[in-house]
Amino acid sequence: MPKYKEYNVMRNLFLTNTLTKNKELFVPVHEGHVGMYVCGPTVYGDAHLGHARPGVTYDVLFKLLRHLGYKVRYVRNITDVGHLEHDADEGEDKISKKARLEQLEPMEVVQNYTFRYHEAMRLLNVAPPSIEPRASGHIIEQIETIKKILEAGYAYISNGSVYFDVQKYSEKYHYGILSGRNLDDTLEGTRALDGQSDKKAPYDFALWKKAEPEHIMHWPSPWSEGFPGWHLECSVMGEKYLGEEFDIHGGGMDLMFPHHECEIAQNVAWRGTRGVRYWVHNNMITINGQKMGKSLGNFITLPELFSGNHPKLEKAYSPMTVRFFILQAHYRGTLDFSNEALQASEKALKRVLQAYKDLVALAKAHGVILSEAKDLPYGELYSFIAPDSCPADSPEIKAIFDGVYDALCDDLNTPIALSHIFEAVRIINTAKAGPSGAGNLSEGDIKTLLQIFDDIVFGVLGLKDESAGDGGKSQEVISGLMNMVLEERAKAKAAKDWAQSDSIRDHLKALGITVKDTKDGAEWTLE
RNA sequence: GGUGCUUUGGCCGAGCGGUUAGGCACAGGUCUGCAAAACCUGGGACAGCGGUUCGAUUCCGCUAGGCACCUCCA
Repeated sequence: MPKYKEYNVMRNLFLTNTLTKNKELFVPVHEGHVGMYVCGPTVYGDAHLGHARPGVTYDVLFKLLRHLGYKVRYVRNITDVGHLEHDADEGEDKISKKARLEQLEPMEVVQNYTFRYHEAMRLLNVAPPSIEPRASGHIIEQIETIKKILEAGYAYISNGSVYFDVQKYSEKYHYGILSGRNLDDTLEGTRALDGQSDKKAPYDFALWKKAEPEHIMHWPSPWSEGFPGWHLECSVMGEKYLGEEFDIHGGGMDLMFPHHECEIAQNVAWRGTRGVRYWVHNNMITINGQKMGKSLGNFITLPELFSGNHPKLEKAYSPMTVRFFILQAHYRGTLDFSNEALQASEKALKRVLQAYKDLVALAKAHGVILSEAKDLPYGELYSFIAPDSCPADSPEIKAIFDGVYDALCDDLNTPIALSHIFEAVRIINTAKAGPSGAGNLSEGDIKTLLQIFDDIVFGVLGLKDESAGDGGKSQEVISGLMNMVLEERAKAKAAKDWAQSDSIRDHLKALGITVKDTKDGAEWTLE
């Protein structure tokens, strides 16, 4: 296996490249630096569970790359110019339609849903990208690019709109290189939509679209008052912020064709390069085996998921439960939503977080020096010990350490990484129950375990203890009160007054506090 | 119709030509006043039919089911 060791990059990373359909060793264009572009949301409605998948997936990739030592520029766009709709609302874009219905300015809708999207991502502990460009802020760049494509001869003007000439492009290049189809395939199922008579061929796509009178989002251009085609924005903004040739482009599999295919065609037509080295695509979240999506009307929004306010939800699921749920499947496979699956994730996550608390207590009890608090705001680079050195003494723990990194570096295999984490959980629980309180764990073992949690569980996988968030004083008070109550209960128990001790326990249970009696006394957990 | 993917135990979900995925659920045990937690043990799976192979859940073919894209979509 080749070893890529530049710029302190400590592990080889392999990614499945949709362009070649192979798992490839990741080698960046510029040593030590990574440029990554991911298609963000169209902000015309609340983000749903499906949006959480790329959010979390590329967040993990972003954090892993940084953890491995790369300097990463992560660009994720906001589409606020709207796409054409295919039905009766043809010619009117999604955003302006919504605006009309709600009597709002289009930018008001954009602002609102952008904010809500950010909030949902924040709750999911998804770090903000380095740059979050908006399509509406790059109209000029898009117009300039259209000019270049026209000059190159791969586009034509028709009735105020500009279309990409796929036929012409195909004479020299392969339109369909990414999605693995040829022109005939593309033609095969293409519907003859009304009002497309401006195009020379059905598979041509718009670079600039003349706005109909009722269309309220439009900009001046050399061809008409209108708006840019959807595929153009990603080509243009990717190039602007990451250069003509950059490393990674991510997005949902449903965007592979035509969106990403068109991006490649545009890039080749105007800058002579496909523009992207590694195409990474996440699969869909399904519900009853079917893709969850706006157009199918079978989606659950993230706010609904977090509040439990949806007929398909048996209860509310916390953002971290959702994140864990996504992490338990590989990003390239579909993931099926069900209450049962979410609840399984919820319990599993709880077990991991409890093990970490026990580990910290265990480390303190044994005088293992903890690294300074890593309570950094999301998106900050956490400190880390080199992923290629492990201070553990126990071969079992070394195996976990390596297993976790091997899994993550093998095309982001988070489910395997988690399976190793559960091995660590088992070891911690066993050690805790052991006679000395730490079993056979050495200082190096404990440090390694702590590091795995800090760097991987919390750092790269981005999980966190949501209950620990509200901080300081109230926690202190609750803790004091709980000690008092449990002391009373201990007295009752000592007097074998079971009625009293059970009554206290039941009352606490009703408040969401679970009491566990151990041989060292009572423990409690909230919620 | 075209193209591609997929089918794993009660559920979710990895993986691989021969060796335990993991989680949740379930059963038994240890611990315990009871309970919870934890730990130990356990059962059960690779859609069906053929083929390649010393050996296939893993490769190939066929059959059946499911899905995605071809139109906005994460």
